[in-house]
Amino acid sequence: MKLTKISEIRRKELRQAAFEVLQLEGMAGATLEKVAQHAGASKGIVLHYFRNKQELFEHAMREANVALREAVVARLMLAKTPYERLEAVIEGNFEERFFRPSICHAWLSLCAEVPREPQLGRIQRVIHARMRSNLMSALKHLLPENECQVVALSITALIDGLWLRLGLQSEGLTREMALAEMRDYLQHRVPKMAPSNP
Amino acid sequence: MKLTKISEIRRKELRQAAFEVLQLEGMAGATLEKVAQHAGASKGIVLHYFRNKQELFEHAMREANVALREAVVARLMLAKTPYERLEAVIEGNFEERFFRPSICHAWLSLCAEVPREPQLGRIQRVIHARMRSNLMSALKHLLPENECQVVALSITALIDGLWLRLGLQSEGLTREMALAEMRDYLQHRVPKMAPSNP
Amino acid sequence: MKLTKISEIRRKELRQAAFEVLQLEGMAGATLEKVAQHAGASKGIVLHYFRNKQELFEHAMREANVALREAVVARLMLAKTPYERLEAVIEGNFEERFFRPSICHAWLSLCAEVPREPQLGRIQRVIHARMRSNLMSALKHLLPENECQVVALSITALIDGLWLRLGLQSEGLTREMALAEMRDYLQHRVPKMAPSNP
Amino acid sequence: MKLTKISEIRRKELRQAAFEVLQLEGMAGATLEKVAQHAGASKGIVLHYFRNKQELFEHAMREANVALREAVVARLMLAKTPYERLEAVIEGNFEERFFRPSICHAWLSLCAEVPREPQLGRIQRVIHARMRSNLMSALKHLLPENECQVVALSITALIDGLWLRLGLQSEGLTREMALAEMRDYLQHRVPKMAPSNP
DNA sequence: GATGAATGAGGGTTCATTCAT
DNA sequence: TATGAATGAACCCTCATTCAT
Repeated sequence: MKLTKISEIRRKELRQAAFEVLQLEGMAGATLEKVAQHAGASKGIVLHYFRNKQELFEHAMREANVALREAVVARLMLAKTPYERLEAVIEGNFEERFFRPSICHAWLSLCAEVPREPQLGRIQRVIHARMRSNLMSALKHLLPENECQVVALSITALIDGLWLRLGLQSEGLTREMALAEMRDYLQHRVPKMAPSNP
Repeated sequence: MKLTKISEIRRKELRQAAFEVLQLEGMAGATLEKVAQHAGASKGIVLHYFRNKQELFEHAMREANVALREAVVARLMLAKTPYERLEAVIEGNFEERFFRPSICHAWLSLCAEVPREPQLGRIQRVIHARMRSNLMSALKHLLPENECQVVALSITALIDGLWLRLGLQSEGLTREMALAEMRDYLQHRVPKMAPSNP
Repeated sequence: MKLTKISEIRRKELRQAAFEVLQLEGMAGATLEKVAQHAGASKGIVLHYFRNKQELFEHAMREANVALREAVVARLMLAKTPYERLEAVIEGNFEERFFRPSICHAWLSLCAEVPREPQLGRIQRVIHARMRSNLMSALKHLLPENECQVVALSITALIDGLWLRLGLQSEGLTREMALAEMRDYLQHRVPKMAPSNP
Repeated sequence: MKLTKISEIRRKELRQAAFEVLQLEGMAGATLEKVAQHAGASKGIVLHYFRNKQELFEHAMREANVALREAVVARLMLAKTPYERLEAVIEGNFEERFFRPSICHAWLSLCAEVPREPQLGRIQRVIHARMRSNLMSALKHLLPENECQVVALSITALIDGLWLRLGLQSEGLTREMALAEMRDYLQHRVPKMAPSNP
């Protein structure tokens, strides 16, 4: 999917610049000036492509989400068993290039705006719904129906909680520790094979 | 611990007002003017009692933390067994008066500032350390030593993840659902009794 | 007078679009972008045909003036007596398609710029001079020479005053009321026939 | 009526500064910076006393109107006969300190904003209503009832038309010429004495 | 001829902070 | 102690204008 028009190229550049500035400065510190500078452009051009700051960061959030989604999808396509699909979702969410303090921090900044920016809220909800749907489609082969919901929510909450901790950089959390946490949970809560139906 | 001096009363009022405004408006929208208004005071007085905005919200965070801590401590004192202490920590963190969207949102706003405000980071780290220590002191009676760390981190991550979700208000999460999640985790991961030492 | 060259057609479109936007948005709100949009063209093209914004609105004013002049001229050509010529001038100025709130408002916006835009001032002066000349050439047959100036100025002031009121849309002024005003004035101030020369 | 609080003094200064800048620069050119400068203050203070630019100029318009009203009222109080009251209204509107090109220009700028600023429109309507009421209360003693409305509107239209012309500074209109116009109108349209009731 | 990318200046507005009273 | 006047910096955003294609 090539971006033919220059406008789409610029828009992508600016979305990415916005997300990068977000990592460094948080939402309050992420001024249009800094985003423009980061993209090597003038301040005016930013609002030439995005109606306002809010729209810019909305697209930045969407872009970051797409990257995350693609990482998960790529792994899902290689997964053969339901359990492997669970692992795919989890490992996609902890890929090295995403699971970094600065990126977690950027997400945190976006999430903090959700209650006052309905657009961001909508994106957030889409992200959660997708994660849940991915988990459910795997879990329903591994657990009795009435447990799937609870376990799915636990997994997403664990992931979010670990991301939050990385964003806060407390306790020197590393990617390996996070993955160990997830594995420990799966091991104790989700059987590797579907229950034999008598 | 009575607040004898009038100045201490004012400070407390302002700390609380700050936290309330944070719930309503997030960090960016929490101006000194609004905090003053919320406390029924003039704008000037806020910086009479706190050196600057940052210091005010630092104290607001500390104050909110104290309330949470006291809720946990009160429950801990009633707990008799290690497992009950685990439950005390968890239930304290999900007490009805704290586990509300607006309050989760306020915490989220504060957390989003942590990477750029060392003082907030310090408070955050204290909170995490206390939670972990509380959990560890209970877990070490219930689990082999090498599993305690992992489980403690899982519990805190779960709690944080559920708070985050409440702050984002996605999926209509309720207090009951959150507690059910926690119980499900404990049930599958932590035995109610200490392992018999052979 | 056909507009042969395509460029002249475009210029005319843009002049008219400019005047229409002026009616809707006033001078401050009349951006080049909106004018272009209104003409179904791109923003760049506007300054391709007009050196700058000022020149565009100068031409818009001229164009609107031409339309008004033609309305008056058409009526003047049908008038046979001096008094009928007076009426022609007046009725031309209150023709239904011109005497509308939005158009009066556009003129008002242009007039407000006159003190700072010499070009607009020049056009304004031409308009006034023509009106005065039209009135004088009729009045000199109906009134003693020394009264003509005063009456001509009264008539133009009345017309302008009524336009202004329509632009402000206060008092629900209608075309009929305005014409009644003018007729009342003429009736009491200007005899229908030339004074008999003894 | 002394302005006790410093805030009221500042507000008055700023209102007047705003009106003065309006005279020099028109509405578009009347930036808050210039108003502040003109009042010898900082830009920030302007919005400390007025919520926004619109509110500032609304108050400026009101202030200018009050001055005009007081001039008329002062003359009205000295008038003994209905005809003198007519003259009072007219002469008040052409007082030397008001009937100046720059002031007419300022009013013109305000009027041009009326269609897009309901607040200004409201003030404008009050001004018109007062003028009309003043005229009517005098005219009803001098003219048959059915003519009063028309004459009152003619007078206000004449006044406005003459002000407009002064604002545009076309034809070298002077105060004396304007007054001569008004006198000429009255002379031919309004009898100096009440009609004798048979 | 026509488009729209790009710039940069400037405006309104918000706010933390300082100060005089 | 308490108020609110005053400042100045910074931000978002708008727009006329220029240019490359």
